[in-house]
Amino acid sequence: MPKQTFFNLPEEKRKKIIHAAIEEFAEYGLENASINRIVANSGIAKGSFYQYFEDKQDVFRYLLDMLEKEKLEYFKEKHPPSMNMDTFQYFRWMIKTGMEFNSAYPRLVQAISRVMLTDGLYYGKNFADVRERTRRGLHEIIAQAIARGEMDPSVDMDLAVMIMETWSNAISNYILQEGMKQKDIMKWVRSAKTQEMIDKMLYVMEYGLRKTESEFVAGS
Amino acid sequence: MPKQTFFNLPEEKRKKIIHAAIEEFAEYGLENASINRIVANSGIAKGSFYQYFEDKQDVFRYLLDMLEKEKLEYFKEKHPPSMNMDTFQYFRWMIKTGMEFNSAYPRLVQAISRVMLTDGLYYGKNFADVRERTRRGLHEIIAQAIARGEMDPSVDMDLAVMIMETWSNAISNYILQEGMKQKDIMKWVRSAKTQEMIDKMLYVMEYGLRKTESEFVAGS
DNA sequence: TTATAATGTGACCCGCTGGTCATATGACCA
DNA sequence: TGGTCATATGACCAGCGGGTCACATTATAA
Repeated sequence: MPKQTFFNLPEEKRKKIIHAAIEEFAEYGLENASINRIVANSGIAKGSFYQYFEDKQDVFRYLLDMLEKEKLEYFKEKHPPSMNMDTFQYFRWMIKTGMEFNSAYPRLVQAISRVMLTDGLYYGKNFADVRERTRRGLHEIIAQAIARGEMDPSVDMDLAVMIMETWSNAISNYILQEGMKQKDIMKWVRSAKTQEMIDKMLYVMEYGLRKTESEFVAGS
Repeated sequence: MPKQTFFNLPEEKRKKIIHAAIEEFAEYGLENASINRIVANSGIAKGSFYQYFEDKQDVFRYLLDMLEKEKLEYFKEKHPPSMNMDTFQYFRWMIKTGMEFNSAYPRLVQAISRVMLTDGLYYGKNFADVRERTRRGLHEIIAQAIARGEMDPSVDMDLAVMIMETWSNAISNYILQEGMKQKDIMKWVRSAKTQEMIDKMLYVMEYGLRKTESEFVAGS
């Protein structure tokens, strides 16, 4: 956690630092991010950096928590869709809302996911808690789908979680990578064409998962 | 490409260098790999390294080409399965054979895929050719599946390629990560349980892709 | 043997890293 | 005014990075 001095800072200065950090992590990942560059780009002295943070990880952790909080808030603001949704419809809504969120904070999301998907894989047991939390969320969704009879009860839970996680990441990556090429990323995400693309990807996953175990066996 | 001096080296020495490089890349990726460590671990002088290679990328490129060649050979050695296979069965065979290959050269594969999936995403337009080649292979497989009437002709080609690529990578990652925890990775990959796991993952993909476009629309 | 070419070597250079610390600044209070 | 305390600063340090180069060693040929 950043030190108190950081929170005592005038908002403008704080934002400038955060902005520089986001840009740095998005561009270089955690391992290769340079504190020297961050301080240069945020116009503070190196010594000051260490008055605000413990080290690189400390800043990153702060951004990570920030993202999690803001995302949660964003989801709460959007009225959750009708209560009697099919679980897969719900998941689709989640993904799409997530993508909208991502397009609102593209650089931050890019910075975080870059680290979580790459450096994180090898260096970061430190951030395992966040990943574990999303996995638990998915687990719940699947349990619900089974309870509602929308998914085969004999389906392998961990496998289903992995599949959903893989697809979330794949779609998120795709959107981020393609989206950054666009002029107006938010508009692009909301466009019919992009939404259709997302739908198609999710349908492939959905029909795969819906398939009952009996059909699994028959299919081989 | 490595310089001629490298190929003039006695095999033992060459192997030692390659081994050290593989270990280094597997552990640190391309960006953070240290030439100093490589030379230290292979027992050669730093100056010698630059007599053999241009730089880090040069070594990596060599490993990459090596992997591609050996994999191709491996696939040729295994008798290709019966000619009248369903395309999805063929794909499944490819994945499984690929996993067997991976378990034979786990560190090399780990080194390569680590770089291709992470560093490569941001730094490496240099290795785009390899990725493009596998994509073309997948494209061919899909075209064949459509020609045989096993896949809906109106399916989005690029999407299907992306799905297959994503799954190849996901499975490969999963196998590598889990496999490295095992005593005998090759035995583990060949075990019924692991094979069943792979099957299940692929079935999810398969049934998603088999789904005809008409059903796509009906499903929404 | 000697001359020539190929290969091997590690000290050295410079740039950048994360991190420290003595000092300077300036707000607040007596 | 003078004292105190939080904050700001950037020169400085040791370590490691990639890359070079003058020199040492070895192989080849005459």
